[in-house]
Amino acid sequence: MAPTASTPPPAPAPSALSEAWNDVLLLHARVENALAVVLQRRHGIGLSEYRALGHLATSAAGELRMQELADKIGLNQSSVTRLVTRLNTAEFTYRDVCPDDKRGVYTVITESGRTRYAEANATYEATLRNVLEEAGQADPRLVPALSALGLLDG
Amino acid sequence: MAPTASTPPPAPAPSALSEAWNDVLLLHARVENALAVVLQRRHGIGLSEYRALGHLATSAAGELRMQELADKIGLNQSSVTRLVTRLNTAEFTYRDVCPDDKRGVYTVITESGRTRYAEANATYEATLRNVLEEAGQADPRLVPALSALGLLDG
DNA sequence: GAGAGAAGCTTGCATGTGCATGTATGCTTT
DNA sequence: AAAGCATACATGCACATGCAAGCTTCTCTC
Repeated sequence: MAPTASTPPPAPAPSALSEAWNDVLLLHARVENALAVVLQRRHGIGLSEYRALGHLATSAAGELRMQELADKIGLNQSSVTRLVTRLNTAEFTYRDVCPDDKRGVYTVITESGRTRYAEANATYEATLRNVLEEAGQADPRLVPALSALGLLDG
Repeated sequence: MAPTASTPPPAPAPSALSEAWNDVLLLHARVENALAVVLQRRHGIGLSEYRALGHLATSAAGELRMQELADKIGLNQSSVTRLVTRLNTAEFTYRDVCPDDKRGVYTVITESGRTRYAEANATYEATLRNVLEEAGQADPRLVPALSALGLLDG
């Protein structure tokens, strides 16, 4: 019989799928938080700023259109507009109109932006490596998946 | 020689580690967005609400303390306070003080909360399965990792 | 070539989140 | 038992993000 009428039985445990995704979520949250903290403290930029600079710096001409950035970062187009506004204010980028399509806007990275990215990049890579390493040690179940993704030092 | 003096050379390509993590980020963004959209449209609740209800519904007594919820969901403690406020407003939960520690606050799930969770759970599981399946097909590189995590249909 | 609709970006608004702080309760030391 | 510190949660504030609407420019059809 049920233990007590006052407490309904707990719902059945979530599926293995849900639990596995939950693990991904917790890993994601931990890693992203660690990266955000260290980038902000040591280089004064946020994660989205860092990633935008990264895509710009490694693109052929040092410039990308709004929608391209949005796709690469996984953000909304409107969010990218504000993000680029912040980067412009910090003099890491500037806007340039597309010559052949006047609706388009190129965001171009400046020398200052390249420098800041290069500095932050070292911190980012090191932190990412460390946090993933720690995560693998804290929860060995993650190791095979992390390896499969190429996320553990090889 | 350099193509043109006006465009500095692009930064070296990011490390394999960074690129791998970027893939995780894009996967995360796509899946979470899909889940959020479908939960909101079909059940009128957000992702965090759904997850909080899930942890509450499957806990032994249908109740958890603030910090416990925060840990399980991966949110800030203050964020959980607002989250629970929303759940209370919707009558999915109510607050109950901890008898032995009057600082503590239990969030208790109601019958209504259990019902809503059960409904949403079916949608959530199905969507998660589909989106991951699609992701694996769109980018076969992910398949080994998804399998290692137990994220692909058995 | 003129009008209709699509594409690309920006802006107004609402919201969820984090950080820092405030408040109440518990614990420990003397 | 009083004081001082720690713990647990709530609140003020700032901000990044998404959605919907608006504006400009391009494109296609007639």
